[in-house]
Amino acid sequence: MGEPTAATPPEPSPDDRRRVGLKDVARLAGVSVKTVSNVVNGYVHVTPKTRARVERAIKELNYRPNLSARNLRRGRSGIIALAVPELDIPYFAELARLIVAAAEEHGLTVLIDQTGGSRHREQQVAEGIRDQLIDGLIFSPLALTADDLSARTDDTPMVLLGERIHNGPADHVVVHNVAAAKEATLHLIALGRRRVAAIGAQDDAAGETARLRLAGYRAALAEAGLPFDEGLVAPVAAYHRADGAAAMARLLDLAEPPDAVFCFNDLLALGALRTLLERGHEVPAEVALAGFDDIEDGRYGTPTLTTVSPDKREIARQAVALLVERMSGTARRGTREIYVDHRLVIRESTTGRKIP
Amino acid sequence: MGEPTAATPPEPSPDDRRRVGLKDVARLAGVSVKTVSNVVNGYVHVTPKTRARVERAIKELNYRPNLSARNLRRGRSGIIALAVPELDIPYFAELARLIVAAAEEHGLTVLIDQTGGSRHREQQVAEGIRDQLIDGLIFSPLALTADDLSARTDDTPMVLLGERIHNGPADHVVVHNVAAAKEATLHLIALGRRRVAAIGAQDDAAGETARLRLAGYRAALAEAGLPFDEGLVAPVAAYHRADGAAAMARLLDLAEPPDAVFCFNDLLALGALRTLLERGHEVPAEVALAGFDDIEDGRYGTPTLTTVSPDKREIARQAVALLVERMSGTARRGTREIYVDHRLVIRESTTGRKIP
DNA sequence: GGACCTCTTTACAACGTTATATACAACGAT
DNA sequence: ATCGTTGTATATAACGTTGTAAAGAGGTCC
Repeated sequence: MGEPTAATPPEPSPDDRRRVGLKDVARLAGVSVKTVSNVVNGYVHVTPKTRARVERAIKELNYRPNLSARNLRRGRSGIIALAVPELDIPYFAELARLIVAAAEEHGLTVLIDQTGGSRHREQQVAEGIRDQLIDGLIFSPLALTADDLSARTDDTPMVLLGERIHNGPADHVVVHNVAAAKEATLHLIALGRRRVAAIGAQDDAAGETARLRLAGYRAALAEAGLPFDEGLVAPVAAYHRADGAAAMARLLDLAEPPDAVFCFNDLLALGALRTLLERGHEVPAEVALAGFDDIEDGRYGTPTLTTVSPDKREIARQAVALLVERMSGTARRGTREIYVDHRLVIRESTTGRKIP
Repeated sequence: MGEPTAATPPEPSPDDRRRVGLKDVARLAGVSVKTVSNVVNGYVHVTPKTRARVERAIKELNYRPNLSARNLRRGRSGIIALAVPELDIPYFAELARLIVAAAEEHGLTVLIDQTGGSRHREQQVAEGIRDQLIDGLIFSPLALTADDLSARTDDTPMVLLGERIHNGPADHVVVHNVAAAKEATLHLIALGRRRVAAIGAQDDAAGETARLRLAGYRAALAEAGLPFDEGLVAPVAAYHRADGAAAMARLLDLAEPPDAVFCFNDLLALGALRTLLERGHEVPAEVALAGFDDIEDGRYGTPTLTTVSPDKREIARQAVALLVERMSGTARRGTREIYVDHRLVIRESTTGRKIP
């Protein structure tokens, strides 16, 4: 027969060229795959000369290790998931930033799950929807109860954020909600206020945070010898600005409106603030206002917002540290509860403008 | 010898039992691995009886597919990366939420990279630090120039956000910056203001957004027949509240301070607003204020903030859609530029309180 | 009753990496 | 010389999954 014609079948079309792998690098450098692997992983016992040759080949072929293969072989992925209700709730956004940063220090990458606070989605997360891809999970549940979480069959290491599940089935990182809420309320009382309201109560089984902060609020009243008035406690459906605004409106419509309000988070407080200013009430002259979370927005509003500031950086660090410990299997048997510091940051919404 | 003592070596310690795989399920169900795989993947031609048996085995062993292995075999991971400067800048937080949601509709999971706006980190991202794990990248660069991005050797599909890189090497989704900035400025002029300042100019090579918005601002002045006064243009180092506050202070110290300010984003505007109120200036009576981005905070401050509202949901949708198209290889050759709608949202910071 | 379908199931070979165990070389110390 | 000892490189076998090709099982048609 004649020579093969122009139609050369085995020619790898320039388009579907496979991604380069260790094998290709090895061939070009004239060494074994394992040697290339060793170079890539910084294994010590490689001659400078071989190393140089391999590195040249790597650069020439623009080789990148295939992480899926590596993960498969190593049995872990270096990825942890962070599950939060919504990424654009400032508190969670700040937390997410810090957690991503903290994870990076451990060489971990963060994959985000947004539950929207929906029970179904949270159950999926707890049940390990992404199991076998992630090495661990940092989870801030909204709708799930302790029982839900105990029923979890997935054994991926998990750390819980928020104070929802005490004596739960997993490690968790929390702030001293009761103490912090009490401090904030006492601060309002110390200003001389006598009708101190609370915005943020929640009835449903999931509202553990609300319960704790309410307990702190009541403890403060008790300590100050003030009566507890059910009518001054405003329940909300969610912890957004709109809920705070609506709750504040209801409180202002009372026969005897409050002269101070402790909001269970800053978004509620900012909503309440908006209602107060809209209706022409002076803050703090007529009504003093305190929140919880110390989100960025509260630091720049007018007036600036007095708030309980949890040490978010520490929450992030501890959460990642606990998780890493679990993942490496060096953790103690039982579940651990880590309490993180907080401090009351006093700003204009309670003490008024500082004279410059 | 006697019988083996209590020390039974080959007993798989209850702790290090391997994760269950298809093989284990197959053995328990008495079928081949491939059949189990077929069931897991919803392959049609499986007898109800076998399917039931397999499903029972899956449940009994609590089997979860190993995503690393699946990804390796399938050649893709179903993960895309989103690289943004910081997750807690409200604009990016909102965008991230929408992108995560949009990605989910395509069955994709999002992995977050925080560049902090650092050139080095951005280069790593562009160079595919996570290549071979992610199928695609949505990237909002701050420090990188068009040249940087063109030099990219990684061929992971990429979509750029923000208006930084025109005629760049990748698809991108942008808003009509010039037109939008012009609209906002014209709105201020229409209020009767004559000394309209701008906050947010940037000198460095990377400040493309700033350049475009400045162009819009100048176009509006020109159209209205107002002189362009260099002194009314305040440069900033970054787009945070603090920068806006400082810039506003400088503007107020001018011999002839402005009676309106267009800020190149909402954070700058909120910072500026804070300075104005702090110094006792009425907004909008003395100084009218407009921003850009329509972040949540601006909707609840006092006064509420007039701003250019880009259709963020659409930005997210388009970005993911473009990326998916690229990833599936069905995209056209050249790079595409998608313009997304915006509208000017007029609020109290320019028109004052609406009488209820 | 055989040929020819279709439906169901299977064995086996990848995917790209790292761990294990081993071979080979070089070098001192006996 | 011989024996270790150490340092370097390799061949091979996994990791758990899915695609391919082909085998079995049952039926229908002439």
